[in-house]
Amino acid sequence: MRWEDLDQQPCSLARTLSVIGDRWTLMILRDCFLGVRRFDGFEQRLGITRHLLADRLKKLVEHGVLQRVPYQQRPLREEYRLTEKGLDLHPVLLTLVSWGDRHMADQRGAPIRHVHKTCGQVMRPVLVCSECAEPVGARDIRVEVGEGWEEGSILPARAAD
Amino acid sequence: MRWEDLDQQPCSLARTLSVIGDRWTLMILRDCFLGVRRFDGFEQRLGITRHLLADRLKKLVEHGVLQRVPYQQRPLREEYRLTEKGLDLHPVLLTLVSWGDRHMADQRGAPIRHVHKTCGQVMRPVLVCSECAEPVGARDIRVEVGEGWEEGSILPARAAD
DNA sequence: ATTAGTTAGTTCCTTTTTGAAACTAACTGA
DNA sequence: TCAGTTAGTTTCAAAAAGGAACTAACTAAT
Repeated sequence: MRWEDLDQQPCSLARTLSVIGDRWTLMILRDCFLGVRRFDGFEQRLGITRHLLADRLKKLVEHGVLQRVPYQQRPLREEYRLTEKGLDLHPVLLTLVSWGDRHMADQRGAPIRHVHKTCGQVMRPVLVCSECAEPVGARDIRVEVGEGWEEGSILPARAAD
Repeated sequence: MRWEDLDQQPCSLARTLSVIGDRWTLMILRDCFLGVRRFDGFEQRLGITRHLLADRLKKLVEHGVLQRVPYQQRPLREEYRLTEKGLDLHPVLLTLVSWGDRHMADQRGAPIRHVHKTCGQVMRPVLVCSECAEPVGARDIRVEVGEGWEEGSILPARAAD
């Protein structure tokens, strides 16, 4: 099965990955959140080839995660900025980084700290339930079929656990 | 730059992606969280080639995200189970799915619902600050250099914002 | 005792995607 | 006019993915 087919599945993970499920794409987005906006900004910081960078930026624009905004005329130059859809990826990046801080850091600890501007503290992200505000762990959640599910499609594997 | 070099960077995102920054890997992990444990379980549900599946499972075991547990002798058969390190990836999957539900769902809505066993409600994940418990958005966070940062390395792009 | 079925892979070969480096276009500023 | 900047595209070899068949080590049925 190819990726073009997989993102047709009624699965929000597959659909999300069809947009950002690529290492370079996520590294580009990391830099977007750090304020990088220009083609050669990304190139220099990431060491990605221009070829792939152009391709990934194009796809992110096509998917509405980034938008091109002119910052000068003559010659026309455009920079890449996160859209609202793109800004909504922040929790994804934050949880990925948080996992890396916990499980992949060397003895020196996390390379980067996140400071919550509102309370001024160094924070890590905690996932809570939108309804009861309690922290949720892997074992606290049961999966159910929703409206967008298609009869005969693959998910989920077990009815309950 | 190649991936082998990139994951040497003092960046928790790059390090995390060196383990799970692959579409198939994340789809495999989705199935792990849904209770799939055996080679051909993954194969049938994902439509991945056996070749890649074997490779990705091996890497996940090497990185300690999955472990092989024998479920029968003669012939020896082993299944793949999430370790604690693997279970800690649940927030990552949950935020990815949540973004897909919001931005990639078709008119019918989300294919899958998550029920919080503790409170019994259909929930979506909300990311809050570990210190003050307030929800955090992309614009509420400032990045600072931490202990594991290396002088001369690339991140972060801007001192403050 | 064969024969078919199960499970978990590996091998082989073709197609696609990357990576590295050079080249292009449309300017500016000295 | 000549070097520099910015944002790409082109070219081509090398690596990775996709597809299908093959292997190994059994069990269960005929």
